[in-house]
Amino acid sequence: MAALKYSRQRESIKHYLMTTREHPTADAVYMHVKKDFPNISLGTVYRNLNLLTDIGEAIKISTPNGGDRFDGRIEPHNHFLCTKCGRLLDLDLDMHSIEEVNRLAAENFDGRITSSSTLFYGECSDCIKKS
Amino acid sequence: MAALKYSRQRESIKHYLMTTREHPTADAVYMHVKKDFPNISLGTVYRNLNLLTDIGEAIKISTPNGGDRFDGRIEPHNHFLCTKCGRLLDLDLDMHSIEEVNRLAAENFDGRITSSSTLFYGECSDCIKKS
DNA sequence: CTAATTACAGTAATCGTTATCGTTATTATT
DNA sequence: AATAATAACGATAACGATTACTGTAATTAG
Repeated sequence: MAALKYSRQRESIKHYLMTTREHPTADAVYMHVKKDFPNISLGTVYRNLNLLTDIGEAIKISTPNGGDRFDGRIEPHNHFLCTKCGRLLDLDLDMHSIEEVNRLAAENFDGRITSSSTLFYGECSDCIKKS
Repeated sequence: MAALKYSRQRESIKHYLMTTREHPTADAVYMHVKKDFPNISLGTVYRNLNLLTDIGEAIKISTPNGGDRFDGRIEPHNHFLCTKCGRLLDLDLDMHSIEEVNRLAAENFDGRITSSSTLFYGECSDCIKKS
């Protein structure tokens, strides 16, 4: 039940997620779509971000500090968190590597592994330059 | 400055983290140490968990749902989150594999990678049995 | 075109976590 | 061992992120 019904707000949120290279927080998404929908509610943003995540059209990324980040790139990939400036960046391993990691993990694990996500830590190039 | 001063509460928290195989939330740690320190405060638990994390004697793990988890195992290792029951389990890859993943990642990434943590998703053996 | 239902905006509530503050425990000094 | 200095405590308030509620508006079905 509960058929999905079109909404311009959700479309706008999805479009932003799919076109930005940032990994925005819910609040950052809110700020952005506010330009097109000046009186959109933050609750609407959260509801739709979770909805998109549930139906597999977005990904939610949790990091050790700050709120969750959202990503419109749904194919398996990894992320890098700069421990200096806090920026979250994409970090791509080729598909074969990801599958290989999952396979290695499955070897000694008693359960079914369907996916994985690696979070790398370190210093981004910008922060290295500054120091 | 701010020399670290011994406290029985912190010792108890650390001992629990080091002996349990669970990956407890702050609240779960609180419930446990309450047995020995009936009027310990939740704030004290948080303060010490963060302190232990800061000085490298514990690890904080963020997952897409619920609060952060804490782990007294500080050597690099990975985790598995069961998407059915929500349990967080250890998942060990041998050290060589972890280093290999970091090396592969560094190859095409413009920055310095110091560590990584992979979160695997799937169904744990208990949940597979039940279905 | 009307009815049914989902989504909305606005707001209150909740949850996890951090900060504040006066008191207690630990450590350093005499 | 007594005292002084200071870090840690317990209690509670404050906070930020997220979710739940409610009456209204938009979308879809008949």
